[in-house]
This record gives sequence, structure tokens and C-alpha cells, in this order.
Amino acid sequence: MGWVYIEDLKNHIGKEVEIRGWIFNKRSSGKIHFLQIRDGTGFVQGIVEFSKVEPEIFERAKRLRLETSVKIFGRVREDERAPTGVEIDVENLEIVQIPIEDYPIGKKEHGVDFLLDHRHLWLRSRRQFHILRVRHEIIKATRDFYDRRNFVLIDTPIFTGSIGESAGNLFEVNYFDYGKAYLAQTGQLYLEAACMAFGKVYNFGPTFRAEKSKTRRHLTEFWMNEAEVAYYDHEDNMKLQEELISHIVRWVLEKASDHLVALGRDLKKLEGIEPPFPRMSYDEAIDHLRKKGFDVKWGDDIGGDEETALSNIFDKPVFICNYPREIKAFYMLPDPERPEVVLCDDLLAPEGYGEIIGASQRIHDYDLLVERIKEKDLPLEAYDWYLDLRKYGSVPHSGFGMGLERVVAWICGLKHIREAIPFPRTIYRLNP
RNA sequence: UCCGGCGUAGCUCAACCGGUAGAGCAUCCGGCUGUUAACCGGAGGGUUGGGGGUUCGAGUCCCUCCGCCGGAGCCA
Repeated sequence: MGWVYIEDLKNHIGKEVEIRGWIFNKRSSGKIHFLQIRDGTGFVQGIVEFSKVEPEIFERAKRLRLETSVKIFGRVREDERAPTGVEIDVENLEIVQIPIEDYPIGKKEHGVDFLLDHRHLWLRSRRQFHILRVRHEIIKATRDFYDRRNFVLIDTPIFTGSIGESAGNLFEVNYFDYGKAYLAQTGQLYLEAACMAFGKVYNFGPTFRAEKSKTRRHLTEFWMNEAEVAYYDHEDNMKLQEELISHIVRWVLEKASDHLVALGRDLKKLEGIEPPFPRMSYDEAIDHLRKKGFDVKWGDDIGGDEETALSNIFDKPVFICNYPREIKAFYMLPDPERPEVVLCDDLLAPEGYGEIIGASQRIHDYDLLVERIKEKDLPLEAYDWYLDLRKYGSVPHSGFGMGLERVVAWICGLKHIREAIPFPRTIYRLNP
């Protein structure tokens, strides 16, 4: 009789086992207790029958309250009435700790603010269990994708000097005698350096944006995967993106579909996510939006509502390509045939989820890059090492950044991105 | 920062035109041998976010501050 995790119970039918976990609910009919037990790997019901256990054990079961930590000893039994197919006939139980106070998270619904204040406990809830397990698989799928293609993982720094896209949305920290340092809002510039050394590179880590955004798509700290490949053009880049996203979806469907079903996700919406993804130029997107009655003109950025409208056209993610250079970052390569637009794409997830990837071919010509930095009124001296990359064997290269939490939200079908990360950081929330 | 909304029991919410605070869950007590947010009976639980004002009377109307939510801008 040994310690077994709930996820392995189906391999121990008829055996005596020990479960170490917590009581997340209890129902009783007087002479029979139904203990709802979780252990971090799954959920199972324990049956305590008055006629089958010592009176002392039955009384002990009666005293259990929400989130009491317990060791359960009993025999595993297949039962069609159980949602997971197995139950445990409890023979003995050992209380590790009875909660000192009533557990704050009840069985009925709670408001978002209350739940976020109790995020450290909310993580124990079923829904969060399933979401964060899917997140875990998405991360594994992402790493696996790059491993299979022989990309090299390059961890980019979190402390950076004043470099990036713009200075308005960086978090400042004091950095010894150097004065101000900034938390990274992207590792892209470093990956561009690394791809000239390793060819195919990626990173995966936290990113920080000091934007005062209050929407269901924004966090101040979020995880981003970026990839950068030397000699890749815009077309190669888009292919890589649609293969990455398809790989992730396929992986999650294979390894975590139970979790998606438990979250109420319609798997059919994910099963068709395979290359190629539809493409739409920025010009076509604007035309489409105008026909739908949106008040947009060529040169405007595409906002949240517009993104939702575009992502609802298709049942796969859609690439929106070649935006006006005016509204995009300085490092994006202008289209040689049409210099007013840049060779970039935003990948919008379907069902209204919107942008999950931002991508572009980068400028590899030294003079053009200097020109664009000046055009955007950025300080040339801050980009000295970045410009260096264009002096020594510069080659065309491309890359992208994928917002992990947005992908998690889309795949899980979440209404808000804050459930897609264990401890969300938003403009007004730093605790827990 | 701007626009809109909300703040009532531990939690989720209700309370009509301004008339004196109510339900479910949770907790405690009792009942029930197949419950699935179990159910049934009973009990305790409130400075209606803070401050000020109007009124015979304010949860309700006005001012102000605080907190939160949603959206915009910006972005993944």
C-alpha cells in the first residue's frame, strides 16, 4: 500500500493505495460521506461508509472542512457514476491540517477582484488547474518545435540599457552607477545579434510593458517567445509562424484535450488549425473594415474592435501583412516595390481573439537603418551595437514575437488573459 | 490619462417613485447510505466603501475622496 498520485489511479484498480492531498468539497447523507479530493494531479471522490469503517474514522471524515489536508487510505474501484471512472473506498484517513480559518473561496461564484486578491488560493480551483496545465503543455510544445528544427535557445537579458522600440513604456529600475536601467520589453535586438552567430535562434521569457492598458488582452508582465532567423525573408518567416502555431495546437489536442474539454472548449474549433493560414494585406483589411462600416482610412492602425472583426472572418488564424511604415517600428524592412509599407505581419487568432504574433523582416542595410532611426526621432547613439550588426556581413533576416498568454487564452477559450498566467501583473495589481 | 459602470452580511447578489435591511452560499446545530455547486429544518451574522450635503426621513438624490471592473490609446 503506497503513495499514488490521482493521475495514476487507473493503473491501480482493485489495489490498496494512499492519496496525499486536500479536501476541496464534501457531501454527506448521514451514514455515507463523499469526499472530494485533489492532489495537484487530478480529482477523485472518496467514499466513507458508516457500516464499513471504524466509527472513529467515520467521525474524523465528518470533521473535514474545505481545504483540509489529508492522507487517504483505501481501495481503488472502477465506477461508472464517477466522472473520472474511478473512486476510492476509504478505509482510513489521516488529517494533516484542518484549516485554522474558513477557506475564503466558496463553492458558489465569486467576483474577479475577490478571486485575484486570493490568487494564491484560487490556483487550487479546478478551472485554474486545467488552464495552467494547458499553459504548461503550450510551453513544452513551443520548446519542442524549436528543438526539432535545431534552433538554439538564446536567453536575452531582462535588464537593458535604453534600447528598444520606444522609451515611453519601459519600467525603470536603478542600476548601480549607471543610473537607470530598463526591464526588457523585447529581446528582439539581442536575437538579431545572436542569429548572426547561430543562424536560427529563439528566446522564451518574461517581458515588461509599462503601458497603462486595462483590457482583457494586456498584462504588464507577460511571457513572450521570440524567434529570429538569418537569411529568412518575410515569406519564410510567415511559414515558420504558421508551423509553430499549428504544432502547438496539435500538441495540446494530443496531450491536454481532457483539460480543454473540462474547460468547456469546443475542440472542433482547434482541430482544423493547420497550414496554410489565410493572408490579407493591410490594404485589403482596411477595405474590408470600411465595407463593414468601420470608420478607418488607409494609414490608421488597426484597433481592438477592428482586430476582432478581422479575426472573425476565418476559422483559422489570419495574417495581416504589410502595414504602412508610418505606424510600425523603425527596424521593419520597407517593401522594395512599395516603400510606403513594410514587410511585416500580425497574426490574429480566430474567434475574436486577435493578435498573438507580431513579425517582420528586419532592415539589414546600414544606411537605410540609420535613415529610419532618424525618421522616427530615435537617438542614434543608443543603437550603436545594433547598427554594428549591419557593418559586418549583414544579411536579410526575419523574426517574430508570440505572446504566450494570448495563445493560452485563445486555446483555452478564456475571456480574459489574466487567467492565463499564474500570478498576473496588471496596472493596479502587484499582489499576490 | 480619457470615457462608461460598480461598491449593501465572509462570498455572490436583491431592496419599485426617498419610507427605516433581504435571499442563496459559507459557518454552527439537527436529519438523511450514491451525493455531483447534494438536499431538508433551525440559528448566528450589517456603521449599506470614507467624508460632507439636501430632506421630517438617504442603501436610494447631490458633491468629494478612495477602491475595483470594462473599454480607448499602445501593444504580444
